[in-house]
Amino acid sequence: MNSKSPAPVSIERYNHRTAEPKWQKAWADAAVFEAKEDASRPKYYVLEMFPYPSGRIHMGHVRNYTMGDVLARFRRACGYNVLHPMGWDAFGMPAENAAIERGVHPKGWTYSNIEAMKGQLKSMGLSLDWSREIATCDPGYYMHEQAMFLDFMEAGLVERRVSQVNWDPVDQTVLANEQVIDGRGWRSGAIVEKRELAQWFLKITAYADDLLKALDGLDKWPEKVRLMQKNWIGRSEGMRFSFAVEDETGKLRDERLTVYTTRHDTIFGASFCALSADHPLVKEIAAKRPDVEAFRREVAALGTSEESIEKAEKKGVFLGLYARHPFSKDVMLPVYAANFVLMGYGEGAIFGCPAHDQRDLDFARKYKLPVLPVVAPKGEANITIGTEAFTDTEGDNVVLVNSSFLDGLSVDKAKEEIARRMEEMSIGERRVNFRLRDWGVSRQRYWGCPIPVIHCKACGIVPVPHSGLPVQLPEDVTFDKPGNPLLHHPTWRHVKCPSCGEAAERETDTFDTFIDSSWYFARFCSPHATSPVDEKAARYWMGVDQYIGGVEHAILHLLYSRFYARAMMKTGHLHLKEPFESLFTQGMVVHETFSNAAGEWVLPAEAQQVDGKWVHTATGEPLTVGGIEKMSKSKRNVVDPETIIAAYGADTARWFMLSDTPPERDIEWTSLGAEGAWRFIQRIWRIVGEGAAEPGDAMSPELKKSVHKTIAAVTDDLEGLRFNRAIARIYELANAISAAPPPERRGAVETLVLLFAPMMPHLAEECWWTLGMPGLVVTTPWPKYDPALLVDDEVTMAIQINGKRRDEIKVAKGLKKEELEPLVMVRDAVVRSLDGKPVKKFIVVPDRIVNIVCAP
RNA sequence: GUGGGCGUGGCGGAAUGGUAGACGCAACGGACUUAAAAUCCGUUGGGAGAAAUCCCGUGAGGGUUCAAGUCCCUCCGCCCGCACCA
Repeated sequence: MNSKSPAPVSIERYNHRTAEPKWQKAWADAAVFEAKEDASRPKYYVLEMFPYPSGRIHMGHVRNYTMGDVLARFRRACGYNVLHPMGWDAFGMPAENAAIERGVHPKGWTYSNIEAMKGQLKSMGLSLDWSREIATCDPGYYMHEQAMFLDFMEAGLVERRVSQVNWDPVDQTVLANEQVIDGRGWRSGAIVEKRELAQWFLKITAYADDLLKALDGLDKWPEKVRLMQKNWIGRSEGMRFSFAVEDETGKLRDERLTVYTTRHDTIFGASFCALSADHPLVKEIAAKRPDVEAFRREVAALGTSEESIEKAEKKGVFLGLYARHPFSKDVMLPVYAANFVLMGYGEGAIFGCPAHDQRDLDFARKYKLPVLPVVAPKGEANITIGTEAFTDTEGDNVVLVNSSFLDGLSVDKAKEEIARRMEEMSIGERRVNFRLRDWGVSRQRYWGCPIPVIHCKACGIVPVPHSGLPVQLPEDVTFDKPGNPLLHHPTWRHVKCPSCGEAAERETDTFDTFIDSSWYFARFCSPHATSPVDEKAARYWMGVDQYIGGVEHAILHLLYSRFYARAMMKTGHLHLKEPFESLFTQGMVVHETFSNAAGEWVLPAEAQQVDGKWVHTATGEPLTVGGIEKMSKSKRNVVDPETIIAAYGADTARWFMLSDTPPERDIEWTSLGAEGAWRFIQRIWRIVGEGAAEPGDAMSPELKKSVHKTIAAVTDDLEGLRFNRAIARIYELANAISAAPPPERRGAVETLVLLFAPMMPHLAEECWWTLGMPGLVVTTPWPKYDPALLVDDEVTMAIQINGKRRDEIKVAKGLKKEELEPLVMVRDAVVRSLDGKPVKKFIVVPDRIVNIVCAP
């Protein structure tokens, strides 16, 4: 491969079928992608979110991994010691679904999927260090997860408590939110119930403040992701206070009702109290009141997802209780159970102020409760509330009204005053609250990491001793019965208590797969270490310099990983709390949808255009072209990367994925675009063929200039992940080369090859070899540019009259206003446009624009 | 419902508040060819005009500015997340 004799000049087409495997083998033989710690070189850790092994890669993977690969290859060329690993997020529900539906074992299914996908990834020519491959379902991986969980327990980061799950009463199974469709189980169709289960939680809320504050330091993360995390954590400064409650006979209850609010300033506008259906008081009343119990069941049918709860019509049931207003003796607030109050947030109880909260207003209108505005724009003593709540709070322009001693105060001052008084009365205190909830990690499923805990009748919860790790998943399980196979296994869960030695039972729940993906990036530093993370390796490689993945992970995966790094720090497993230095979220791959007359979705590969109309290739029936949507199995608007790579080659697929569309935006896959990329490859091949034939190196000054300008621009664009712009520059350089006479091209062609090499690595190697250049492109340094060649001595400046472009002028660079004015004012177009009107202002933006302001 | 984002020619898109439409695709015209494909050259936001040139134009409407795709306000449309999909 390193032959120095130039290949025979060829006008044949570039053949990816022979070239791509050839160069993939050359890279593998040279082991160029195997990363080794080397303190003498700067490191660069580039990571793409690892895939779930579904069996086949999809276009989203192609896009994600191409971006990471371009960066890895570019940084390597720039002299960095690059770590670019790959692994498998291998636990999860689809393997169990395959087991239930097709009778295959999750392990066999998963590993054969991994093999298939690995082959597909290899055909993409990715510069991955496969020696560091990880599968999270490997006991060699998850044993460390179990060990760290035990350490977390010891560090007080783990809690066991009751929480709610979706329960399918027919299948006798816990359902994931996505398995609940319109309140029914996806397989059984039964109405889903909420059920309470004892579960394990990781105390992410212990770090809520730090996770929030540290967002400021993540300046290489997209602002939108930081904002989303900030809102998700949801820090609020409010008050927790309590009402005295009496029943309909006027009898005072022993227990007060505690609520949480961030709008204590609106206390005089309160017209009701609302409790979560799961509030202890509601449960107590429901035991005696069938209508309340019925309401609880109705709310339970909404499932556990916040979305379904918030979308539901605001409803409630009166509990027959009244809360005494703390400042207005005669005011009694009816107490309801309501479906929009969440037990997991605050106290699970609120007071409703309809005039200034939309949900409260909807509720008040439905139950004909009073709506009294207590905040209004300054100077408007009384505003009318229709169907929209008045929610302005900012500054001194809104003030309290109808609020006794608060009248005239700003919202902030009113809050302060209420807080002071309530504290004085000892009925409440200021309280910072977070929307963020602790992380429930128990899953009632087989295909996950076993939770290393034993339940003993005498000793209670006993952690599995480290010597007992890994707690391995048994392989002899069946899926003929609904529910968790670990629970049905005849022997697995029966063990002796490590503490007292008596008969005890293993925990049969497994971990949420988000745990697996919350530390894999650290494991990649030392994938074969006997501890979870080898400190020396982690100190060299961490943090991830560039993390790339879908924006759909903006909150959960990324927040859990940030928490995990902190928890690992506390237990001595990691030395830094922010794992991802820089984050990039790429857009989705979308495609047209096709459907037939029966409304069935049709694969794009089965659709064909005849006389401008789309028809089914095999049957000829007419097809309807639907919207351009995210590629999905359900809409069948998928294009198989394997087919594309076989037909056009990996470089075509890679080039297409990077061209035109900015990486953070959704890209539409089109066959025309793929062909365009393929044609450009052939064009490069011809340019290189001609360049090889003319080994002269007499670049014209113009071509030399565009070569250096292109190096500068492409370098800058790749550093900023602006792949589409880098590609536009490469097109420009290719055009400039084509326009030059062949004997002047050689040097420019060599640079061109180096510049597109990160994007189309196979083509680059083949071209390099054809040009007779020594070595592999992959080990060739990135080209350098001469800054002196980037500046032009002449510039074209636009001339505007009153902001409208009227003329342009070519002048020496750096002219001052005084030098420009005489040149500009005598120009025909300027004289004509001014039409004798006096000049009011003469504005110059150096080297860019002149704007002459005159009377209109 | 709620949190976040996006919106520019026929299409994908480019544009530190400073010449809107770089670059690519498609289309059209031409060269080459017996012919087609491929390739190469040219044109291409809309409107008026013979031309010079002028008017309009970045989802809609307002505003700030000498100057707005870019900044501010209101609205419309589409997309993503919502804690057990990964």
